[in-house]
Amino acid sequence: MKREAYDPHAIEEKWRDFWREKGYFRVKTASPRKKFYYLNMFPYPSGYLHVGHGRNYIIGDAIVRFLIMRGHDVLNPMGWDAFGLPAENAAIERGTHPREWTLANIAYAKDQFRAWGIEYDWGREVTTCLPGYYRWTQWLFLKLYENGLAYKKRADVNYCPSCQTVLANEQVAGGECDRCGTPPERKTLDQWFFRITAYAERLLADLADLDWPEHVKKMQENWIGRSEGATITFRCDRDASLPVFTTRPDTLWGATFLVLAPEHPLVDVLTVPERKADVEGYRRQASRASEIERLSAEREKTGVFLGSRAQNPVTGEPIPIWTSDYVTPTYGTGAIMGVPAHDERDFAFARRFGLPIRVVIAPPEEPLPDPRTMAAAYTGSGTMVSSGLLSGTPGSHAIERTIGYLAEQGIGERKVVYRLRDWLISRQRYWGAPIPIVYCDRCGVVPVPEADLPVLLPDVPFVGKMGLADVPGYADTTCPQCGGSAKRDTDTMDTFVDSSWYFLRFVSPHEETVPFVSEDVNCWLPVDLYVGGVEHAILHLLYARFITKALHDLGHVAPAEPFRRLFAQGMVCHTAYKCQEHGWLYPKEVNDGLRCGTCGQEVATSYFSMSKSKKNVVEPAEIIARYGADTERLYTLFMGPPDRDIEWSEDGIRGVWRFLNRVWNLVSGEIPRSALAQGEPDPLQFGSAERALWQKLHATVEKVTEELGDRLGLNTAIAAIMELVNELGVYVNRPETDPRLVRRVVRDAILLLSPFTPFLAEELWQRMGEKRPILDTPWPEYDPGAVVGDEVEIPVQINGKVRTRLRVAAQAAADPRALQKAALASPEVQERLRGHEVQRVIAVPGKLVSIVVR
RNA sequence: GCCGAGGUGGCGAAACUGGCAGACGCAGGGGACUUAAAAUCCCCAGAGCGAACGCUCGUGCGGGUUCAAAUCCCGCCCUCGGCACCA
Repeated sequence: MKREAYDPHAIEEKWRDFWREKGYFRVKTASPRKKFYYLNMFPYPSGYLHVGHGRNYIIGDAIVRFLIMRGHDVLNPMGWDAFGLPAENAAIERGTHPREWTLANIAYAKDQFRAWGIEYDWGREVTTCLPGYYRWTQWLFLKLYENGLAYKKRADVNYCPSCQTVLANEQVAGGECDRCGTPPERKTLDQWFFRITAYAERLLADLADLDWPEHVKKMQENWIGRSEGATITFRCDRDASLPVFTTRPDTLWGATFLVLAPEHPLVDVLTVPERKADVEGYRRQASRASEIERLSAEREKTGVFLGSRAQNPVTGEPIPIWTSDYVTPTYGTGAIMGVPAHDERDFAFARRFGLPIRVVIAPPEEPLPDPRTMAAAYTGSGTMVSSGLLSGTPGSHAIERTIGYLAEQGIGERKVVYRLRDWLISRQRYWGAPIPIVYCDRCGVVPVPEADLPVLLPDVPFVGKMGLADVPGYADTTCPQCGGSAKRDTDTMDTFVDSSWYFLRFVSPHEETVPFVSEDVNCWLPVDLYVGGVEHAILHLLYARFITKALHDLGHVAPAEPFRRLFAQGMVCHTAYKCQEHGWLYPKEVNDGLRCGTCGQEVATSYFSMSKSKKNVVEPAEIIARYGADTERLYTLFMGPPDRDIEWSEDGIRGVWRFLNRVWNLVSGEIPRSALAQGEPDPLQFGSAERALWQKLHATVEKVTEELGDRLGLNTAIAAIMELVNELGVYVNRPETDPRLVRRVVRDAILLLSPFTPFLAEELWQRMGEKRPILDTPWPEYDPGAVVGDEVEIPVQINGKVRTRLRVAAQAAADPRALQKAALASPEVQERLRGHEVQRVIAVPGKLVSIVVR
């Protein structure tokens, strides 16, 4: 009989709309009993999604299909992070409007999801650039403003000259704009900030209870950067007093100078007239220096003496006050005490300018190091010396005792400082949510009343790099308080504000009077599993946590954390080619995989995560055309653990294609036979082959259930299914088979496969004669007793080496004494033991026997 | 410099709690089918020695604990990621 070949295209087209029409992915109840909020980080709609993007959503779709079959009420929404610079840049390039470009991309991406067989509760779709969404982003701004968590201040900020906008601290990576790589300039501007620093301690402390990857937690920890120490106040000339922050108050006796950041407000006060010219010159120079130059630790220290002095509060000694750009204006108090003997940077500064170096911490019973030749001694475990009353205090108590002493004397106090800065959210660009603030000459800063939201983004032709300040008439308005003429704020909000609360909107996306219904949020949140790229470890995930905490404090949501479990999936990498002369090349522009098609030069080959700029993306449409969506899905999940980066390979995908063909042929071949089978298999009638297959079935169900439900080792889940299919393939070729067993194994194998390859599974399921679609069918159960089987293989080690294996009844294997007896009685073991004295026997139930002999 | 993740066959990887290292797959070799090729099916496959039953070595390197170590401890090396003149 000629068998129908596996034809993914016909099958996939047949089922594509079926799941949506049946509504399997819609939330069916207002009061879920077994709720599961599954969330993928929503995409930025920038052109098409490539197979690397696909990985994120394929992982999610597999998990969600599994959860549905397990009877969970799953909230599984999708939306679009649709404001921001990339859309503007693309619109400029194409001479279109960011909105047109964005909406077209969204439509295309939705088709891609459909082609992949990835389904969502599309009735909850959220698009951040539409007024129905961003009015509530504006509402969020107003709530923060009302409660002192949004404020405007004149500050030195990072300004990207290429993007023509300011950037948040988090968006300057390694001294470069993280969008375009241009080093930002420092500008002093009036800008809006969110007071995330008020949450520094809680953002840090609450990490402990989150089920997140350790490295992501550490990244946030580093970013928040908590330091414990003390502020110490120095009395200075001209009646000034100057607080400094230090983590090493115990070294105060060794402080021989003070340094202020050039931007410090007291620099003017403390500069004597005859030093004024020098100091002014230095400050100008420092303000011009780029962030990169200033941050470079290798650069030689620079600075100037202000001319005035302070008094060391414990030694009474007058010490000089300097300014230097190695002191950061926004950290601590923007001023430090210089302790050259015990701080590397202060040491370098002291050497450069000939300032005294005084050792005040030393190892007990050893001569003090020579201050002229030492490099700063970092002796946290030394003993305090030359420190007045506290001399002799051991290092272990030095900081504590010094802080106590300083507090007593009224000189200083304990202090915790954070590296985290407030979040700068103003952007001087068009494509964002307008800041809902009005400036009135009479009333000052006036928030737009909630009832007047949204402040609409003006619908004007997009003419390239522009902000709302460039839109004629936009700023002109009337004051909501006095009705007089007033001006609107012409900045828009950082797109990370849009994405800092979207997971709340998904719960009640259509509400027109509130951003979300609190009871519903409290019912669905926190997100049970949040899956996305690790590139958001700091920015998005920190902002979203902050906003959730703020809304919690303001009484809008009950949970204080948005994402209970986070899973950071790895990137998909692919070969990229670069010609010295012609830059990045598409694979088809490279001859024989090594020469540039244009100039013939040898090209550099390397692996990078897929990106359009490196011309190494693989389009799902190509893969689906060749193999179908199921093959792409299965390959994406099979090629490695989901949290690790993987290399896309054309060869690898063929292996998966072969496997699906085997499944198709095997199942199709068994359909006529198994159709005759009535009822469930009866283990009492099994022979040994049946028992082995039965055990394999149960072990596989257990394994796949565990991986999909908890461990997320989807690659090994698939490997387990392959093993089961392989064993089934061997079994069905036996002369005698149990049709009821075959039917059961085929049935369960299809169900196990269905989260990974939903099209093929649904089709085979129907051909098996099953009437209920898969998503209405419960996930297969396994019997823990059957997983063990009735006979196990037990390796026997002699002096640590495996010498033989025994087949032992499961019952005997579970009992250490019986197991030991069986091992010692075995002829192979007896043979090995001849002439040796048995010293010890260790029998591990169900695992192995280890015999030690002499 | 500080913090984190990782290093296992030719390749992607597996080994979950210290218990048979290399499951599953790719690439490779051999065979069957075929006029031939593709596809498919069967067999082999960590390295070394051996005709063979087998034996020895083997999870980045060096030590250690243990009957037993990829897994635990100590000391290093390398790769990737985060932070970094943050006092």
